[in-house]
Amino acid sequence: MTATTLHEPAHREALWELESAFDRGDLVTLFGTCTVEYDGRAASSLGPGARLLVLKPDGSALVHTDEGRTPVNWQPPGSEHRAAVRDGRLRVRSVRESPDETLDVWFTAVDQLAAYGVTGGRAVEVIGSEADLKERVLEDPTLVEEGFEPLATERETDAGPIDVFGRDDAGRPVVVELKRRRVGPDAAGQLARYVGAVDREEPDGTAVRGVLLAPSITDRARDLLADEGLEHVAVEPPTGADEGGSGGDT
Amino acid sequence: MTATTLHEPAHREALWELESAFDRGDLVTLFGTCTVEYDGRAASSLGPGARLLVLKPDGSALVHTDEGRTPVNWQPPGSEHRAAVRDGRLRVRSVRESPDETLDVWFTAVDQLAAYGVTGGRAVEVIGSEADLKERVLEDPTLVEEGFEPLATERETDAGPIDVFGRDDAGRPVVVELKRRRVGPDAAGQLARYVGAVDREEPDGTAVRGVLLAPSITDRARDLLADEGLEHVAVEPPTGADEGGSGGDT
DNA sequence: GCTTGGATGTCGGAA
DNA sequence: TTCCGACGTCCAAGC
Repeated sequence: MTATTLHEPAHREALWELESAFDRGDLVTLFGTCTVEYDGRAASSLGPGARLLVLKPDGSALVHTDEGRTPVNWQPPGSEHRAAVRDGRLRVRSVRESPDETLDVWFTAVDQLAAYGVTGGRAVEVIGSEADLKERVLEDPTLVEEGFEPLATERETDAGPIDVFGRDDAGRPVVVELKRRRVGPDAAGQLARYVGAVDREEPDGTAVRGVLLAPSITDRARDLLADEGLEHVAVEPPTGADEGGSGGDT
Repeated sequence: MTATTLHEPAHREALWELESAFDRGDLVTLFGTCTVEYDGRAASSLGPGARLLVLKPDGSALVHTDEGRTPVNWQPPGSEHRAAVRDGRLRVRSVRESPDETLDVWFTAVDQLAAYGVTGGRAVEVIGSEADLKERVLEDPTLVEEGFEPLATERETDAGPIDVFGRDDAGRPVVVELKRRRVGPDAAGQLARYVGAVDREEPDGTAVRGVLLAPSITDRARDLLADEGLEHVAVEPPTGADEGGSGGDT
């Protein structure tokens, strides 16, 4: 695997290496002292400091400080990286269009530049998403309640697709909204919109029930559900220890 | 500035350097072939491939592939990094509690390890946030409508804080929800909840108006507003070119 | 391209 | 700590 490294390169050296790394489609990291300017959906300015700049061949750019999971500045995939020397500083610019956004990283000093030849590995597989919760409900509808019969998933309504639609043992339509973790007012509102939409679609006076299936619920959300005549049903939160199930083709 | 680099280190070498880098509070990057296992709020598994691992002294861990702004796996700040050699592989483990989460990165080969001595630089300042929009409205209430009089910001209700609360020229209470960009159904629902809360608080039959102040609105959201008897008022979206304004104390 | 809703969202503020 | 909403959210899927 290719890994080119420059220690404390002069700006010109860094520039040449950057340009060839961009050509090769390498993943590049730059560590050094820099300021950062962003202008686009918002605008921001970042004073001088030591930071790690990551430039990906897909156009992503990340500026990381020594703190935080989130980059302090960035550019999304699809951007284009360029480098130049201006005013005695190394400027790395990442630009994208629609929306027009520009990220400029101005290095006064580069401590290290590394270029890595990368080829994509396998994709990540995540367990415990909302999709997994849906599987569980379809396999065991009593998670919603005894006698619940699922009829459709992603059933379309005016308000958007319903996670699981079915009927209870009395034949009443039930809208089930799934959430993989503790829910707040937004989820209650979402369920209310779906129930309202189905209500309008079935104007024969049939009462439509709404069930929010989630591990737990905040007080405010509970009040909202009560106001709307909707229900919360607790479900075991997804644990990583969950079996993915046999026959799990993608 | 300190920048230690190891090229294709043996696992033991990498291990020693990692441990001293953790002690020094360095920012560490590792590039090499690895698999990744995560278990916590969800669980995930990532097959072998070339990736960049970033370990921050605040406990953050990021696993980046050659694509995407978002790390393929990560651990938030507050986690603890440890390294070990097991089964002929280098294991970098990052653990946090509440919630219990573990990230394991198993390197079969390390191409490069770098440790950087970092001290935080100046903070970033972002222009064009929702707070800026609120400033604009307070400076020029006619953005909402002619005769609108702001009375309070962040006014508390059962449903949460209202961005701007005021009265129209007829003395009717107005709930204003601000959004810095195009809004969807969620924002309409949010406004509806606030208006409902104020309605209940003022049970003297006064009609409470609700205004969603945003650059634009989706069709579905518009329908929702109409159903609820609420209004959308268009406002110029914030541009990065906006003047921060004089007297801008924090 | 726009819209919609999920996410191991993350982050910050307030109670 | 939990709750709540903003975010340059990012991201994929559907249209």
